[in-house]
Amino acid sequence: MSAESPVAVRRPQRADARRNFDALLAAARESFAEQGTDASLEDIARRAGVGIGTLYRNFPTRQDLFETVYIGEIEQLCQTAEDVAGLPPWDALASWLHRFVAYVATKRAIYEALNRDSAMFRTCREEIYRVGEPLMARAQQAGAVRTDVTFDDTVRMISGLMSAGYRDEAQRDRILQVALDGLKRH
Amino acid sequence: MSAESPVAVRRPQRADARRNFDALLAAARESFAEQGTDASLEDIARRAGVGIGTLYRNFPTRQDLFETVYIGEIEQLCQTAEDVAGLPPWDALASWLHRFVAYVATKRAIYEALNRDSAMFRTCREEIYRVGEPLMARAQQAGAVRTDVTFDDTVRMISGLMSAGYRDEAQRDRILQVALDGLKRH
DNA sequence: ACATTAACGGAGGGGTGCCTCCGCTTCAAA
DNA sequence: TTTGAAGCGGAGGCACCCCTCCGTTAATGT
Repeated sequence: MSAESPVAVRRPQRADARRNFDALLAAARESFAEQGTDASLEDIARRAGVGIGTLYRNFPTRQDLFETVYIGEIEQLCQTAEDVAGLPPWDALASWLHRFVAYVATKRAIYEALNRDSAMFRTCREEIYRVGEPLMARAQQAGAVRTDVTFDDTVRMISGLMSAGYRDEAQRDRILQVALDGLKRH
Repeated sequence: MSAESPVAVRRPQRADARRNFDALLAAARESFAEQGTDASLEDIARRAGVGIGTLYRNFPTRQDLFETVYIGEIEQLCQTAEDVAGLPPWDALASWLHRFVAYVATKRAIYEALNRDSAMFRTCREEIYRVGEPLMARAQQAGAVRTDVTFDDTVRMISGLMSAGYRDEAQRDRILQVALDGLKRH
């Protein structure tokens, strides 16, 4: 991800400060995952074992903190696209979408991010599209996927599916399977 | 819906009190639709043009208020099942699901209700299943719908799809179409 | 070892929401 | 009209969260 956030959030120089920075990031990652974008900042500081002041020094706004966490998550997600590069067109797409689901299912905040409007969210969405869209295009050109849906349709469909609650993993997979079958060209 | 909520929430006797009761219900309906289950009760009272005390007198807990609104909404939704009774198996199911989507898409709270756990939510879910499940069973028996998915799978899939954001109605319909195609027996 | 200064953290002010309580208002039965 | 009581509504106590400020602490370079 090459985009820089407008406010420079940088890892501090001093060792203790770096520890706190990392602890905050880890705590924020957990909190955002569990409670979504609205997680309490004071709670995050508590979890990290630092004062609220330290949180604000490192991340002046909620957005700064969220972006720093979020960019890392997205980078990780996008890298999984490389893993499927060698597969046949349909398998590559399906496999990446499966990972997408498994990965995002536990992170409410990411789901929200896909549907929210802001400069950074847009950037990250673009990043996901940059790695995902070629997979879809390839599958469509190979005649494996219907051509009356866009990649955007697919992502929204999947992200919607992810946000629902499931009885268990098996059900989630079953539903995803149905959706993917719908995507196929018949 | 025959289930009674545990706490008796009753429309008051006095004319002015009845006016307030109805205003509260209308305000709550709007607020829950717009903001979900967490809508501010003080805001609801404000919208209704009554004091917060009046809200609490009529609905001692948030749950009481929400249930009263919600039961009405669900009843309305379930009635649409009658409208499709005469259609062929697949059309009946697809058509009901379409209505389900259109109806619930604007009501965040209902979506949440489908995935939350509580006595009343369970009751309402059962009610939806009571009218929806036969539609699905009929379509499956007619060989129109794959038999490796349950009605529960379908509802969760659809409710997930609904919760996502869409560029426009056309996209929503396109995605729903894909999901329904996946449901079909091929 | 020491001085410098980055970094800490939490008290506190402002805001919002939840819910209770009780003095005042207004309905409606007599 | 009178009057008892049902109903009203908002002040106020509590809890939580946001964010700032500044006196204190401790890491680092010499």
